[in-house]
Amino acid sequence: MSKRPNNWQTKVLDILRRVREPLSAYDILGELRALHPKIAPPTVYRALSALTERGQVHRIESLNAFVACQCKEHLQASVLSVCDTCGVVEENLSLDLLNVLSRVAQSTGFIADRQIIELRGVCAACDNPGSRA
Amino acid sequence: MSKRPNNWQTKVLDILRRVREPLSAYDILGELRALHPKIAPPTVYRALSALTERGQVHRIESLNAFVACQCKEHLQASVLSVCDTCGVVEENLSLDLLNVLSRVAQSTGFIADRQIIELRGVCAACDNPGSRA
DNA sequence: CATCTAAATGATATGTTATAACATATACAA
DNA sequence: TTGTATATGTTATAACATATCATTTAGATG
Repeated sequence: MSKRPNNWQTKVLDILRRVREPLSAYDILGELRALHPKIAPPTVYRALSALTERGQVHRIESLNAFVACQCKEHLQASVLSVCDTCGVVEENLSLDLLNVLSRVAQSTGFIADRQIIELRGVCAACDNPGSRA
Repeated sequence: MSKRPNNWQTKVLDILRRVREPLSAYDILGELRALHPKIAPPTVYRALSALTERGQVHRIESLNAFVACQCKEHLQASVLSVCDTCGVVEENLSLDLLNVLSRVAQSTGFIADRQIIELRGVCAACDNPGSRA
């Protein structure tokens, strides 16, 4: 019964997949306007919210921006590491982390619907420019 | 040599401490305007950014809002649990969590300046209304 | 086929959050 | 006094997000 992505969702996801950098909704709007000059913000936000609900896109809260999910499965909350030097986002899954986090929640009786875990800093490539190429 | 909070910072912090609910910058602006009708957004944002740098106020990224730090010391990243029913925010420290998180980061060579850990859901009180009155 | 309905999309307007840019004031030191 | 650093004031605008209502589209069902 799960609905298939419609047209706009597909286009938005394609755009996000072309980059590893997070794009704002208005960045995406700009891209789409190259071919569809009359598209308006709600269209983009609708597509983004369907995609994020399905886990195919993640919203980076600390950036008000979006990235395509980099995992095969979209089952779990992930750690999104944002490099403030180059802008690249890396996604990591950690069961350990989720376990600890759910213990913290449980100990206070909090029922979590959603976990937001973001790291801001400098990625390995930017920290160590000479290392490989 | 650490600087003392100035006037605006003090007022903003006082406002945030009066509630456990997160306030947006414009909520705070509204409060301040009761006494200082001419105050403008940058003043509030400046105060907030000084307070957040010092760890006395936390920004809740998933809400674009701010809460006063509930801890005595402002040394570590914390888990901010936001109840989407009543709006109350609870702050928890977990060394375990930070350890796991820094292991995740290390394993990818990422150098984190800042950790954002937020839970959205339902707090114990809202989940269990009859429990105490 | 006709037409009903639900979902998606279009379109307009507006609400909300945040900062750029530049001017002025204040405090303290040389 | 003059310099210089920091805080604050002021205006304007940028950037992010959604409410609302109209229209279209695709399937379901008579």
